[in-house]
Amino acid sequence: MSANETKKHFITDIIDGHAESGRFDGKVHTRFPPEPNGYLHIGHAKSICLNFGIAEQYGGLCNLRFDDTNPAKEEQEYIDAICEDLRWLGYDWDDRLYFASDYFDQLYEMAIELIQIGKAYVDELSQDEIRQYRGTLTRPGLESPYRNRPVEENLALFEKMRAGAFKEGEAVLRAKIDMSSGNINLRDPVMYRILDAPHPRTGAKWKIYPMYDFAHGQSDSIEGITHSICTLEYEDHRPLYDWYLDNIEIYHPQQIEFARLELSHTVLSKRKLIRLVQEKHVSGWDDPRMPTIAGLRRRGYSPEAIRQFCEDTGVGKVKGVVAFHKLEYHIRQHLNKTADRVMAVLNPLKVVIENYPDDLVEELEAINNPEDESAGRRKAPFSKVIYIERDDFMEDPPRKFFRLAPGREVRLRYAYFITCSDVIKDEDGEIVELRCTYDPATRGGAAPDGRRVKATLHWVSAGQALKAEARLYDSLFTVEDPEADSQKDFTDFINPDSLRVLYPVLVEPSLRQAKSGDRFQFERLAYFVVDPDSSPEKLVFNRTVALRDQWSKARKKGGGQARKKQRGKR
RNA sequence: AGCGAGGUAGCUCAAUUGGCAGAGCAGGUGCCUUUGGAGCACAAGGUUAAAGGUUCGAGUCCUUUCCUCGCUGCCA
Repeated sequence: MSANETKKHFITDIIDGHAESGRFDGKVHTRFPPEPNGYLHIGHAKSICLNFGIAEQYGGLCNLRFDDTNPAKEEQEYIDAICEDLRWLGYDWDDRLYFASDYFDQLYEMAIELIQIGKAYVDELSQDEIRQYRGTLTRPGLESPYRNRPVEENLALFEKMRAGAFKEGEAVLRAKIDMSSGNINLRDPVMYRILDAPHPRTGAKWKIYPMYDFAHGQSDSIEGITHSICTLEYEDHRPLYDWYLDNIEIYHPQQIEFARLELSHTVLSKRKLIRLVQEKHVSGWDDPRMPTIAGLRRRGYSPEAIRQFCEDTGVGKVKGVVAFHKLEYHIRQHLNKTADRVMAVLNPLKVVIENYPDDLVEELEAINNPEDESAGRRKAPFSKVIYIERDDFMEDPPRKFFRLAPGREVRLRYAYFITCSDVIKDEDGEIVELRCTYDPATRGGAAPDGRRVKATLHWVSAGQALKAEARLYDSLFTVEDPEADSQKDFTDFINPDSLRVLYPVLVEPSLRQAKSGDRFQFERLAYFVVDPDSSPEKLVFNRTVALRDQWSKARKKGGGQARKKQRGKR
């Protein structure tokens, strides 16, 4: 990981301001507060990096707190998965694992306090009526007829709510603020509602549950959080956050809002992710095409790459969409430095080297990682019959195709120069085999006479290669923004070719011991990771990301040379 | 004009708080070669949303206009 350089942005400016004014005695204490109603995704990663990162940067602490105030949506499975993903990303909260539900008793007392000072009341308007009384964006709301009940009556009714004497929807506790506020969050917001659902942690103890707004600020306060960092949608909630803390008169952290991460070619809302899972567009939350942390992990992404990516995208208040290729850039960057190279042929074409001894198997030395000498070397077996990539041969090559063709000499990586002498086809004219000759003097891949070839091909030896399955993943969506078209559902843009399974592909025998999670570069092709489905009997590799491919880029641009366009004069 | 937030290169962000608008990514051109990868070099990219004002000097301060986003859950 890169050095701990101190990143400056508008949030650190605010924190530095507090340090100067002495508001928090120079302390920095943040928190990451997920609701356990889904899996963490790349957007959360940004918030995680920010909260844990800032704490680390200022020598402070960051808590993990589950915002579990709505038992109707929350599950233990999600709590466990979130903890696992957080650890995998490399963050540690020591013993500072908290739940908003830890504070239900205290929150209840605070609510009673607000009732006692005449700032909260039990409302028995129906949900519909409350909506009507709320007014609209441009029209002020109306006060509830229950708004001015005496304190004693409110106390008694709230106790009845707690005791389960009301059914869901029959009563709520509301803060008495201002029904004509331009900020709708201040139009007597609901503090407590009745929910008849077992809570993953408190079980059946409670019939009433605090709303987010009534729980979050006070939870921050109880934990001694200094800077409560959240996303932009909560800007309008800050006055309410402040109101509760000021009226309950407890320690007051600072809420700060930043623009959450948006990524192209995917969706990040939990509502949509959960649909992808439930409607079986993907195999699960950890499907390698999902933007979840679990999905990215299974896709082969590394924590380092994800953290670098989050760092790179910066922190601001401007909403924007980060291109998916930026994520790919960072994983390539990391894997280039760390992944062992290996030879694998996805689409095999048989090659017989006619002048090579029939039964000889040579062990040729190959470099594991040219970027990292300490990765060492390995042996790759070579013999008379090998396989190369079908794409690496063309019978009638166009101008810029430098790979193998009839009569042409190329290098087999770490092995020999070979020259194609014959092309064998079946009755349909399909190429089934190549005949080549090799130059024994070029062993290891270098020509003593200094002659050069324009291409180096990867290969595997037929007798020793292992059969494996390769899962080639592509973008889950065909468009940059699957949510842009209001006429269509985002699932209409699912890429039908987002997964292609290849079997068998041929990989070099050094991969026999590869374990789930091991990452490799299949030379000249892509980075791959061993999938959890993999077994010694049948290796399974997921393609993380392809290498940048200038040949296919050039090919797409079309013909090429006659295209010296005149460039530039505005 | 309900309230709030925001507009700097194609994208994501900087600009020492009023002092010559810069990076990364993407795109372009070229070099290199035991990965057509990686790497290296170079060039290009801007009326800082617009207009006016203050100032020796404005991306930054003031005024106005335009545009974008969030908010009318007993979700978070």
